[in-house]
Amino acid sequence: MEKARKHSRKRDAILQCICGTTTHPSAEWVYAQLKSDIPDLSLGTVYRNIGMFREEGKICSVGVVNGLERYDGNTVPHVHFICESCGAVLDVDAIEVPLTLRKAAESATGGRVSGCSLSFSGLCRNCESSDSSLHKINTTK
Amino acid sequence: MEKARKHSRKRDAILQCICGTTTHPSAEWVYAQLKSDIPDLSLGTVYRNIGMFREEGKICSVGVVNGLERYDGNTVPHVHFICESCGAVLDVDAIEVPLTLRKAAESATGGRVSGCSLSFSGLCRNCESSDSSLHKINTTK
DNA sequence: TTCGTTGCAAACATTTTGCAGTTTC
DNA sequence: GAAACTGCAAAATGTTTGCAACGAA
Repeated sequence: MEKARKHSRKRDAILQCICGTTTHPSAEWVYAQLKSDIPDLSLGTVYRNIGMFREEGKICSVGVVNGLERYDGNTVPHVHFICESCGAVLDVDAIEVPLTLRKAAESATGGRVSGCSLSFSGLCRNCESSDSSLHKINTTK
Repeated sequence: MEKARKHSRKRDAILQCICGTTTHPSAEWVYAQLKSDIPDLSLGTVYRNIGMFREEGKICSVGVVNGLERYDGNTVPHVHFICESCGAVLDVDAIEVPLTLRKAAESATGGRVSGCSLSFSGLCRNCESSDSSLHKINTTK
């Protein structure tokens, strides 16, 4: 039996924060972003609500970048580019994973494919054009 | 100045363990695997050596699955299938990411692409053929 | 004998969770 | 008023690190 869900302002704000950006934020980023507007927000609440959104399919995970899980309010499958230097996650909307590949994967493994993720890694425009060693901004971990 | 590297039996064993399997193991798995043969092995050593292998390009990461980083002794880029139920990571050698996609990603982002990772998710053959709810083996986390 | 390697345990960073108080319905 | 939601802090988890002992060159 599922739990009834009540409305919550903080939940709304968290979802809006994730869906209103293309930065593919981490929980910490969302928290920092909202903290000024909602001073009594706690990080645990951000994590709890992110968990709900994921179960409900409202957001999805882009994976772990530099030790931080990154989320995406755009649940339509699409390709990403991850900068190895600054940790930025960019959308690459121009590309799609060919359906034939998915079919081929199913027949090759004998399993059922329900999703796929294609991501390129390298240096983003900003990091490439500058001395890469000076721009390890989000590499912190 | 780089550090001179000395020979080490434990290091050999760890690398062999990773390269001698297609399970795409986690550090913990490697540790458990070797512990019976090398009783005085410690988990920290496994992590330390995995770090070295990565720097040297001898192994690479497949990503984080259920909170555990998984490694691959096969550094030739290839496609993976990740079972959402049991956490198994399988190779899908039949498929390759078309070179055209990489080029397209570079021109779309303006950055430099140095690697790419394509992975499908879903239910592997074993988990699909049985009641999936009874087979959440590695979902532990 | 030198210096890299290791075990051990403590430290870390991220995420989860228990509980008491608060908000929503 | 019942049940979900939240802050807080503690716990859990996976990984890293400092240090003294150990092992390879």
